Amino acid sequence: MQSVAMKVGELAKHGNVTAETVRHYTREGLLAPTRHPDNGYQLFSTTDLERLNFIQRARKLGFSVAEIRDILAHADQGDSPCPLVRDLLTHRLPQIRARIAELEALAKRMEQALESWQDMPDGTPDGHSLCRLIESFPEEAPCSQTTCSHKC
Amino acid sequence: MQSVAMKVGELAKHGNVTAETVRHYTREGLLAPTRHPDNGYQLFSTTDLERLNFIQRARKLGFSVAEIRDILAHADQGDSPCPLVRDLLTHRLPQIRARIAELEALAKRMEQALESWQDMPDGTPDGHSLCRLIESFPEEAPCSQTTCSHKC
DNA sequence: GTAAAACCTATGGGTAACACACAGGTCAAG
DNA sequence: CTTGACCTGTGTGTTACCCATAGGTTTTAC
Repeated sequence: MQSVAMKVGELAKHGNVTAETVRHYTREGLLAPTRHPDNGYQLFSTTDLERLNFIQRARKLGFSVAEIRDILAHADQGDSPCPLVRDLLTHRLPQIRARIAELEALAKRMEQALESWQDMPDGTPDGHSLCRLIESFPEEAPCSQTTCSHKC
Repeated sequence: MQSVAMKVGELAKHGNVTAETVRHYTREGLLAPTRHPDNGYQLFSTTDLERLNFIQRARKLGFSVAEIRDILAHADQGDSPCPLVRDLLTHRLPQIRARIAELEALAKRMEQALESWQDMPDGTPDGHSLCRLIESFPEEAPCSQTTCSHKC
């Protein structure tokens, strides 16, 4: 007979995450452990382990914890979460692509800057210039969206 | 004679950012406005506007607000921040490249998932499956670093 | 048999770069 | 003199956890 009830650390080990992560998912409502009547420890079943593995897969697909909570809630109610899943992924993908494009533009700016700085002196800041390296960098780019937004 | 002292909103307009952003930079020590003796309003000079433009350029190059604060502090002490600037950028660039690679791997996983789901039915969750779409996705990938880290 | 190591609990704070809401003071215009 | 637009400070929310604290529990070693 296998262990049928795991404590936080045990579930964490089996799921290859930290105990903190397990607690986090529990706080966020993705896992719902029972309690040991004597000491109040959280008890997880093998179903919870499957759930944890599911969460890991979903995270790897780019779903947020909140989205996974919704997906699991659907499934728990007997509804198929699959349409939701398809929908979320379809909407997320172009955002990821946009983020990649942003970062690539950033990397290009950084490379171009480093390159053009090769033959520039370091210079001491005077009243008008703080660091000519940075000040030599073009400003423009009217769309403030495409700069360094941290949105994904 | 040009306006020589601007309020938060005015500086924000000239710098093409929100007033909140100006306040944020001020809180973080990147800007040091004087105060109107009568009403306590923050007063910014044209030097602050140059500083704000400098910040915008640096942000576009991928520097964090904290890094820019350090750069500005160096410059304010008369030291050339340029070596620091070169150093920061040189270290940041490979991180950005790594982040791009991560996101591209994610995008590929998403595309592959959507593609392979084309001909899968939606199915209702039973005792063992929550959403076969996600569960059909391979787990492995022993390196937990390369999954969906949000580090940049 | 007991003491230390290892684990559990709950709570609260930190991360990055702002956005937003609130309560109240200030100022220009009608 | 009352709007409306702006200012002030403070505090909260975002994301997915990580870490610290203080104290209870369980396991292990001597």
